Amino acid sequence: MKQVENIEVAWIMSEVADLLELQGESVFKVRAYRKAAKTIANLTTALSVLVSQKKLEEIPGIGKAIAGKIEELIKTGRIKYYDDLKKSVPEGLPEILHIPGVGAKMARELYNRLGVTTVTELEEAAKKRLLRNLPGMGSKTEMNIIRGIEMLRGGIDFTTLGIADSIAESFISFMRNLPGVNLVGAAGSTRRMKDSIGDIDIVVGARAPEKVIEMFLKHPQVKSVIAHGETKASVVTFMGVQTDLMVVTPEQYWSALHHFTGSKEHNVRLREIAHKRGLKINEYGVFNREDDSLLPVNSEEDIYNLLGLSYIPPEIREDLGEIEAAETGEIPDLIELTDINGDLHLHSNWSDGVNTIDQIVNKAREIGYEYIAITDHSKSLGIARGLSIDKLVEQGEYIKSLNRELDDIEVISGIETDILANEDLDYPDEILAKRDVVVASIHSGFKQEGEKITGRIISAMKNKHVDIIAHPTGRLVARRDPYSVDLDAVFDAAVKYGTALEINSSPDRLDLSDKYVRKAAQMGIKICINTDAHDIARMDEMKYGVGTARRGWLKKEDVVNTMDFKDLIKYLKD
DNA sequence: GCCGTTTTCGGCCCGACTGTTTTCAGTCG
Repeated sequence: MKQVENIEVAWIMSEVADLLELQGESVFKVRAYRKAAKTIANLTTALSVLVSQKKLEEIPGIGKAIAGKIEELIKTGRIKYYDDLKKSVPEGLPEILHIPGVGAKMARELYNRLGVTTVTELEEAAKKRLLRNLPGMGSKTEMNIIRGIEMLRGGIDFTTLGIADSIAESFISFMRNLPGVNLVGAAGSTRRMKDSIGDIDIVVGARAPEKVIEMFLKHPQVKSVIAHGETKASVVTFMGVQTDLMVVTPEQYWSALHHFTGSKEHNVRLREIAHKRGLKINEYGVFNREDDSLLPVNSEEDIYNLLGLSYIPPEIREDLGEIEAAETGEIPDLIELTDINGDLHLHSNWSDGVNTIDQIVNKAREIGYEYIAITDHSKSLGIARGLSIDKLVEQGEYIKSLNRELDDIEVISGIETDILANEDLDYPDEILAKRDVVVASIHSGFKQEGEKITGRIISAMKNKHVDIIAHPTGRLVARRDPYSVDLDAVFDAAVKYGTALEINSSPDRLDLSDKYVRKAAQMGIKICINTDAHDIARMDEMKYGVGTARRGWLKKEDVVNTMDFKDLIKYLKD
């Protein structure tokens, strides 16, 4: 049986969906494949295990046909249906679907009428103003497509932190089990918790580098090898992410880890400081300039101390003031994942979440939370089965009864209310008043003018029941720009009305992003780090939100959900 | 293609927004 990663299967299923859509297949069939892709990506058990246990069809959304194809893939390494499908559609066409604003219908029309088969050809056609002659398209369509392509290009070399982290983790756990390998870790922007990652860096400390590299190249994620030498190797994974491995001796490990963690700008500054002190610093250690003798380094902290600096956590190594702060011992005590006492933005199966409130409670208990808030979608968001007022009241009663039974965890009744296109919230005040936490956010009218969309958010902040603005800019990492919101105005309003702003921890969002987090905190705005999980597995994504908070120099005191329950309730009431 | 039965085929969360039209199709979430 071939070793196939779940994520790879998910990717194929989503590709099948694209291809079917381009062929004009039933939207329901397309949706079935999309759903399967998503389900598979979120599975916590390897598909090969489920195949051998004959349990594939027990997974919701996977029936006879898709299960058969997965089984075929795992047993033979390929899917004939998928191969045939690929042959029947021009190769570059699925890529066109990734341009924001271009769907299957438009892609087919562009292909049939203009012979467009790639993103580049589409861009040329749009620039030649050929699109405006097609039915249903005009000059604005051309402009949007050109802009969409630019965005696609901008983000095409990057993957999200979530994907990078899971690929890195799969390499790391694999390498850690190799004989003679004790020290192994992710470096680079993954370790710095950047929201988008160019390539993955792995550092290993071991005596026999050639063995380590040989095994690395055999990892099931490896699709092709770019280069490999005696101590370094570069590969491309099936997800299309370049991954670089560096192997050094165990003694050199901390220096190498530090060096490859970067950022480049940060390292340049450190080398300057080292030079002034008569030292030299590189990936193999810290040396005396005079006689090249090696100074003792048994941790990253040692490196900084040798340079007369206090330790700088990886997340803020960007040469954005951290070196000056370390010189004077003013590096802030950054928030830790363990400081988080609860998650205030969670979806249950009352709206579009996967799990029951009871399952969410169990997961929260497992994590060690003191409290959680259930914040399902509000009534206007039909797609997400938003709650009617009656349903909301009913859920409130259920949460009350649940709290009477629970003695180790508090369930807070919340709501994620839509901020409608006309600035209204989705429920009258007397309904919002009954919820202990109100999260407000925008799910429609993304393309409105800046003034309008900013006005909507500020108008929501003015409502005394609104506690938190969720995903304040609406951006999707490397996929969708923020809506034209004036964040300065929003920050001013947050100060004025005492509204907290969210760091949405989903690696697809990380919204607010690091630099705005830092700015908001400097203004004294409270930040709330939530997962917005629609599935209990994704409640573990809190680490990415905390990483973003750390990149924004946040301390425990800056964050709402580090409070204990009593303080939190008091805060929410005020 | 999946699901749930009303057991063998019909339904599949649907409303808002945009850009094109002049009443709507396509896209998005």
